[in-house]
Amino acid sequence: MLDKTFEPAAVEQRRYALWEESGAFAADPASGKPPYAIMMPPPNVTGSLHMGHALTFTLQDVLVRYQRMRGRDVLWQPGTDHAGIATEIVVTNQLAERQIDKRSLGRDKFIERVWEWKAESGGTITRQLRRLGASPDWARERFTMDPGLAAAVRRVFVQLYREGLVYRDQRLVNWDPEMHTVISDLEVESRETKGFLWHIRYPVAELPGRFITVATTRPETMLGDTGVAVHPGDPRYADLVGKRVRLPLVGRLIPIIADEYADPETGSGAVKITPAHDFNDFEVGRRHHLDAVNILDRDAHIVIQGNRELQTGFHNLNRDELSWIGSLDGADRLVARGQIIKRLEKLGFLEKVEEHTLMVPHHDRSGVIIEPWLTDQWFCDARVLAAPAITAVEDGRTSFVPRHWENTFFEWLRHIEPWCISRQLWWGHQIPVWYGRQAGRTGLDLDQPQIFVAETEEEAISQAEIYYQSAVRVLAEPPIDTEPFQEAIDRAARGEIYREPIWRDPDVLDTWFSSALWPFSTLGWPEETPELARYYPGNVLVTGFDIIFFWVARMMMMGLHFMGEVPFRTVYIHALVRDERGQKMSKSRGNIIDPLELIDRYGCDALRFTLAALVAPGRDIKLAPSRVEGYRNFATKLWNAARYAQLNGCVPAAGFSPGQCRLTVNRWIATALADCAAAVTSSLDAHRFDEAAGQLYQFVWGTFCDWYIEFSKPILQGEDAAEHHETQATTAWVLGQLLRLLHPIMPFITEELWQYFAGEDAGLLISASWPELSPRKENTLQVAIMDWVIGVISAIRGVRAEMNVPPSVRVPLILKEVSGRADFLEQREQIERLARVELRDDTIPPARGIQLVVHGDAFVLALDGIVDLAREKSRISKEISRADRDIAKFEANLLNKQFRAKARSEVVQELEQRVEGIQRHRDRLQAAHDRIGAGSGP
RNA sequence: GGGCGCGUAGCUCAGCGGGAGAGCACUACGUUGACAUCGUAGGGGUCACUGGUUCAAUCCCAGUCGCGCCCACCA
Repeated sequence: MLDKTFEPAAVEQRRYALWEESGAFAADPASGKPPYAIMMPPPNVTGSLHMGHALTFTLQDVLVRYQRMRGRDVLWQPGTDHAGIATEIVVTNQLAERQIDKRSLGRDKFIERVWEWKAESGGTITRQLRRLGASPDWARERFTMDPGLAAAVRRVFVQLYREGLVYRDQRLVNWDPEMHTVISDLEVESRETKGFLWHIRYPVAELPGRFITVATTRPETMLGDTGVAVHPGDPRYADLVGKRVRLPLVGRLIPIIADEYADPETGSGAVKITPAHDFNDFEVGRRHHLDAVNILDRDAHIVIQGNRELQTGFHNLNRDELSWIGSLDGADRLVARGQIIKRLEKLGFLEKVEEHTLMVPHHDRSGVIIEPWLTDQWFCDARVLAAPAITAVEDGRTSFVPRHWENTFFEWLRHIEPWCISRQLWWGHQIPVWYGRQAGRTGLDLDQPQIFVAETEEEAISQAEIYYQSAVRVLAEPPIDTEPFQEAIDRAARGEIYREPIWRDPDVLDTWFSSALWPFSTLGWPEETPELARYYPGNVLVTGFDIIFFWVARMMMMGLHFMGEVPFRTVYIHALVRDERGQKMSKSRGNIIDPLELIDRYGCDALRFTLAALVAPGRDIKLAPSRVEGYRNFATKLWNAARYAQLNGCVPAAGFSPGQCRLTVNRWIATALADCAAAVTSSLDAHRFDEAAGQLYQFVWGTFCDWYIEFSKPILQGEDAAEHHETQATTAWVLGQLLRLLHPIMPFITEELWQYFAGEDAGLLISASWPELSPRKENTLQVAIMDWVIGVISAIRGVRAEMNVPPSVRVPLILKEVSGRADFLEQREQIERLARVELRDDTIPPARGIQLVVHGDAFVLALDGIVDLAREKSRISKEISRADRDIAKFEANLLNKQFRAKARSEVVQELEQRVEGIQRHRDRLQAAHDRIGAGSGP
């Protein structure tokens, strides 16, 4: 017997365990069923479940459960991501809380700590996924740092290097001066900041007394200026091009150049060029062969001492100037900024200061202000890899849902910049590159070392041994202090040792480098496994738009390059989950809704149904907890409907088919269910989760509970045994079908109820088959009758309420006229019961009550004095005659031979369609008119 | 500066060329043997604005205003 109320917590735990034990989640490559694969976007291994996860994994689970029921061999590939920077920050902060400094701890010890933290917290997210009801193939769970996946990463790196698509380059990069690492363009977040625009006068060296004014928001970068640019067509400065400026404070003479980059409209029209600390200036510098003077160290502190490039103008400085600039050495760039401004002002070089809001680049994870900095890094030639990815989406091998995201995808890929893939971190895939001294050089050149790229250390050693024609040893650390290294070389030269030292690149790869391989690395690549052959490419990727660039684009690039085929056919992009008021959820706003709390409060099914119902394409979800409560009530409703069925002995009958039913209500509900099933199926096929949820909600509550159950009551309590049995069986059958249709969205409650309504289809619901019901055309009469009955009952209820007739009063319903469709009145008892009326025909005089006039399949209710139908009727008449005029006009056109001869066929076709449209409209009007016509005389 | 999306009931949102809808909230009535986490009925909208296309526009097109997001840039 079912409990009086549904208790989600107990049911969820019990049911999930049963599913997992049953093996229902497992993919079965040998099954012979058509495969269906979804790669789970791997959550951060040390993370915990948030609303975004709840949404994305619910949708994936809906698809996966649906496809399993449709007989596919489903692989939902689970796993977690090592999330390099995010995890490194977490562990570093944990250590800091215990007064342990990451750097003094050392690399090996630190990595050990991260693994410990992973062991400790790594199960959290997967446990929480289980609470959400997610059903991936847990036996195949992967982690991006598993040995197999690490090997795939090295293989990809080495191959791309050999193809010239991965290379080392000196470029300006985004540098985080606190974490001491480079980050990619995508990890930079511009934040609006209030600042100042300082206008500085630079004296022209050749023309004493003449100045050129430049403006800057970062005045400290002037130490690295190596030019001033003006627009070639700017008449104000035409005579200055080719002259030089004597850089204040620094003494360096730098050229005034003409470059289109300088915008005459902006500021003074002259712009200082700092190639080592600004991305645009870097390009300008390259075009004009300007030096790049680096003024910052890795802490973003000013470097004066020993900075040869910077000191090139120092011979122009007097002692006072020299000592002042020397005092800047080691200052943080923001501190130096203030000092430089003060100094410029004092010396009269500061023309003016304006308040100015500007976008300042920050590291999206650490929040630190990013400095453009010149270093050697590893890059991936994304431009080459992007081309096939663009083509694949253009020709539809992969398509996005909703479609418009393809524009975003194209836009980014078409303007893609080299992808900086090295990171100065410890947690991640260490780059498989070893360095050594260049042959023929006696000393060490750290800037231009010999490079050995190999998948393993043994391979790297053997490459190096061939190169040096000597034994090689691997240093534990890169030679930061060059002396021991030099000594080793000297000793080798003296013949005392016979080993060339090499050392491994200490950097790790961008986390997204390994994520990009996820669709094939998890399936065993580079081995040619059966799984790889079967489940690549996957059917659909479900993810948020925020990682189209980070992840989707890169999977496309890598998948096409290494597998020769797209990684997935469809990319389903869903929006963000925001709070009730549309604000992004964040800790600082304090508006985070915890999905687990909602599950505790309302049950997992309610949360899942809510998310599915709200995920309208192309729109963010604003999640109001009241909505979850509403769908919790829906679960309760379903539960109570099932209880009703059970209390009335509705059990599945062997061999039952709704086609055998004799009662109109039973045939009607079977047809309505079939229509619902067809609609839900096509919605899910189109990834319209909101429609599927809406159709089910409407059917369960609005059709099955509100009407069918009410209709069934007198039958189930009646005397006729055959009708009784038929209705019991139908009720159980409908519930059985409904549970299947609801299962992908509400797996727990449906599984719990399934045991009572499974019929011959015993076993777990998760393994049951999807209802394949074609909408029945043959029950049109039954459907028409019941629609009519429902309409009559609703209308009577409306009149009663309007007239304030108490529910307890049985009102006489006077049958005024019945023409055409007496068969509709077979349901007269249902009408009497549900509308609380007593049906009498007009031979019994002269009762006052509600009059029911039946005319064809239309009806009308009339009550003395309350319905003024005449006016409505004439309004509709006018509209009908207007439609008639239109139709006549178009049809005349169509019949006109000359018109046909002149107009092209599509014009004719369009006109015909138009006529058809108006005709339909007219028919509707006519029906309404007839309804009124039948009852015009109350 | 480039691009995308959105303005429909008090709130959250569907709909998208011919009837303006759902859930929540609100009002009235109601405990009839599944369900008060409920039932029945009801109020509430110039579908942002202005033009255009059309026999017909909330829906298509153009523009305006407002909101949000992404990319680039701001010397």
